Amino acid sequence: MQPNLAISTVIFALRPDENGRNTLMIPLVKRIREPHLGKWALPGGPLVGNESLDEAAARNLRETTGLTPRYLEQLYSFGAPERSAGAAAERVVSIVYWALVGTDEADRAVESENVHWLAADCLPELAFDHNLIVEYALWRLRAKLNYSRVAHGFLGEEFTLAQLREVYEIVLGRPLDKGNFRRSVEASGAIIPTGRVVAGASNRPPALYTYDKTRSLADRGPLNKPSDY
Amino acid sequence: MQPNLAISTVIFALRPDENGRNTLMIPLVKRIREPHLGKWALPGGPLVGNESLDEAAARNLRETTGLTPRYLEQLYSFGAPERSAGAAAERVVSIVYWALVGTDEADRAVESENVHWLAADCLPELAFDHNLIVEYALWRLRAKLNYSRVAHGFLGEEFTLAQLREVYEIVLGRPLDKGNFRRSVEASGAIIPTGRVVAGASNRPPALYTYDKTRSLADRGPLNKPSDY
DNA sequence: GCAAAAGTGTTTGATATACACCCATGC
DNA sequence: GCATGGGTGTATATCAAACACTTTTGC
Repeated sequence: MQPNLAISTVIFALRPDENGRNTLMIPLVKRIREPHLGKWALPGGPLVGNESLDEAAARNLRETTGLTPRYLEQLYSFGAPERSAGAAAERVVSIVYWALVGTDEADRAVESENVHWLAADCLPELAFDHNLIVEYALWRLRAKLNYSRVAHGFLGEEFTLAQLREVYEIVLGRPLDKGNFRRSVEASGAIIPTGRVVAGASNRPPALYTYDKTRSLADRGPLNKPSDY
Repeated sequence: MQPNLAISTVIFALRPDENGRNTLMIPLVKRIREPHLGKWALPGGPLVGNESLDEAAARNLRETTGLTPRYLEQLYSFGAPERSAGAAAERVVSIVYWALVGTDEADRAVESENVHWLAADCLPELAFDHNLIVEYALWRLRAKLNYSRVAHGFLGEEFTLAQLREVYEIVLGRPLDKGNFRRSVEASGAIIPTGRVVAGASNRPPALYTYDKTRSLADRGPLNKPSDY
């Protein structure tokens, strides 16, 4: 008796909350059947067809939320026998991904009675073991901010250093020194000045940057080579 | 049509090679049926029964090699549709673990015509995508040496600093400064002096250490809580 | 000029590295 | 004593953090 295989994704985006403050948020789907009917859950679905796991995650993400991620990475596989329990439900093993989408993209997302964005750091009780999964995804995201360029996944093509710093501050939950931040990002070679600036504000116009699109956002060692999962 | 689910494990141990030099080695199993008949493959098997993924990995490891790991961690899940190909074989999704066993334990391992230890850094062509998997496991092991205590997984209860340093040198493949190594390990609080020393050699007797068994070998964030996978 | 945010400079402490030196043991 | 590896000390470079300062814009 083989367990069922499903793919789910923890999707992160920065969006304004009810007070207008940018917050780290996650789109969740309301359960419309037992078990855990009515609770919020991670978007996901069964693994079918002839696609790779990455492709399956991307497709599922698109179909359930309408979003296209700027970054997508496998998180972990969860398969404790109790996790899908409740009654004598069949066992489900979930291969979970995490993704980043830009704020612009997140605004285009479907939001309905059954799909909703919730703040990542104060979630209600979710279905199954999804609270643990989100916690772990958050932990990984925060760790990865410090040794990779994943932060760019939250931003558009062009951005100012203040915007990039805001991403770090929101995700890490603490203020960062302006000067030191600039230096460390510049030293890492993660950003390229475009030469353009943002005019209009009543202060010195900030310079715009891009990131090097020929380099991937995170070093995943031997898994970097695409199509090898 | 659901894909089949399997669990495999990349097992590392330090063992003397044919020249007597301690080397990072992996036990592999010879394929006794198609596809990839005759090639070496990672030990593994289907996921059955009512156990968690971790338990399944540990059990499978025991049954195929007779080994009990000192460290065991999920590595990644591989599910590219081509990976199990060859003919019109059914698709297999593998949840892969990696494990460390002590040298003493490795010596007790079953070694037969069909189970063999091979040096991790010069493997022949393995079955399926197992070369990629081993490469990735190696990458993870090397990365993790630097920010966790997993190295203790290779050693017994008591060890000298020279033995611990040897583990690092073999895995990383480069010599480390004696003095600096001692300082950094001591500063991290990873080791506890037992008060005992190793007498008998024609030099100053080295002190013996243990590691703190109440702390896990690697910080895995929210996944640290056991039984939550 | 003033407010505001961009951008630069400087000082300090911690950590990594290289390398020289002393210590305890068996022979 | 001498060889051998264990163990300690010290100088230097590199990096992170804290914080003061200058620059450019709109009003």
